[in-house]
Amino acid sequence: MKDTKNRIIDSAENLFSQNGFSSTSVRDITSLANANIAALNYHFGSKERLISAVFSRRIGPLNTERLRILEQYSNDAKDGVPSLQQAVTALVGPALRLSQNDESGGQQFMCLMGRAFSNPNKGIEKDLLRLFEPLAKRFIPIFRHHLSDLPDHDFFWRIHFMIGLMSYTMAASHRLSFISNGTCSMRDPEETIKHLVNFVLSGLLAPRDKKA
Amino acid sequence: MKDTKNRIIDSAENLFSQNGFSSTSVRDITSLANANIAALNYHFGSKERLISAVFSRRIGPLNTERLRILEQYSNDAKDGVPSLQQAVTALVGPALRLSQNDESGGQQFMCLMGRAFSNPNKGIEKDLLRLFEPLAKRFIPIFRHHLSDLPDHDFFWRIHFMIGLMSYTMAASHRLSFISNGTCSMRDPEETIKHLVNFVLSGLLAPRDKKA
DNA sequence: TCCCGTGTGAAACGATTATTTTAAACGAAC
DNA sequence: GTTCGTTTAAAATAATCGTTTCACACGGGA
Repeated sequence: MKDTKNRIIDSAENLFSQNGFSSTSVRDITSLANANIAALNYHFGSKERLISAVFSRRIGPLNTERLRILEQYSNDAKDGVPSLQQAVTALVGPALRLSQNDESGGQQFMCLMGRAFSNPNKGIEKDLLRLFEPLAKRFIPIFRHHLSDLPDHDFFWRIHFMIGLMSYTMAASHRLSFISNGTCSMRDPEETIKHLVNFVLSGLLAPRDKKA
Repeated sequence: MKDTKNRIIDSAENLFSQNGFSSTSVRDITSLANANIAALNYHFGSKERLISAVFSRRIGPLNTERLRILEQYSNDAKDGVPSLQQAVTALVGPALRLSQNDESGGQQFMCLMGRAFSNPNKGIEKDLLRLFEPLAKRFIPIFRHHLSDLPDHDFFWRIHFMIGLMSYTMAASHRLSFISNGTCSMRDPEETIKHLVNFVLSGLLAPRDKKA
């Protein structure tokens, strides 16, 4: 059996993704983890720092995976610059593939992270932004390179939309099967990636001001 | 001074959008509204029904406005069918224009509604889906008509992305100005609509399977 | 004046919250 | 065997949660 600390993080990740942060009590977490309440505060100090621990356990590896894929594309390219499609894929792919890696609740975490992006939870937001800074430093210039004819203004709007679509897709996986009456689902991550990249790519490359 | 009932809804809308549902207590709400705790339970019965009241106060008028604009486009079109761009505009426009209608906290509600789409709050979700049903009945066929060469599978994915992008844009208005270092903001709703419609339209009309 | 329904105020209800305290179990080092 | 740091268990703490209760103010109709 895994040690108490990891069991608590697993349970927290699970419950947070289902009910949100403030709706899940530390008692819920510890009882699901078959642990004691004191163990939670012993290992993490407080509920808030447990939340941080849930995020930082996965975001680190996730972002290094993103950068790894991007570097691989860079090396394969003859000018050393990945294509726009490759950059988008390197960004959204690893996040969405978390859902199939569900031996350890990757699906839950994906939901949770997507939700955290549209839920400004004061405390969480700073953690997230700090963790994503190195990612932005590497990705943004590549996007800018491929969209060099776009004014700053339009460029940032489209980046914003790309991030938003990625996070919504992660958070609301269940709604797809609802609006499609079960026709579509996010069972296969590679298919999700294909559709998402295709949509985002067209949005990024949209002609400017397609007049009404 | 407005009556107590509306002051409570206003305060609830305000606090819910800032801190979420479970993090705001009925005491927070009533104290901001300069009302008594008993008044809240007297007028609404429970916290949960207050939440419903917050939503239903605005969603009804919002959706009729969407349908009104769509009908207007239909009448102007010579074949009676609005263009794809017009349909998207009728869908996202009224929602984003709520933010400028801030004599009564439309901005807050926009955030709240966007958030509710990625937060599966069990109770809320049923309310929302029921309120959006007539909207779907009218809009979906129009989208289908303009994307008739798309397989069902791809069609629903793209509709899903459109809804997601709309809700994220509503929920995360503050993040745009962050990632753009203040270059962009959602101060002007018409500009937001322009960029969003442009992005979504390209995504919907994307060529299929742009091979890697 | 009396009555009644509407609405508000203050206080209390029981349940649940995060956190702390105190004690005990455990394995390793000496 | 004893002492140590590490981890867990049970119970207590103080605060806060949503909801209810009861008394009272107010205004209109009889």
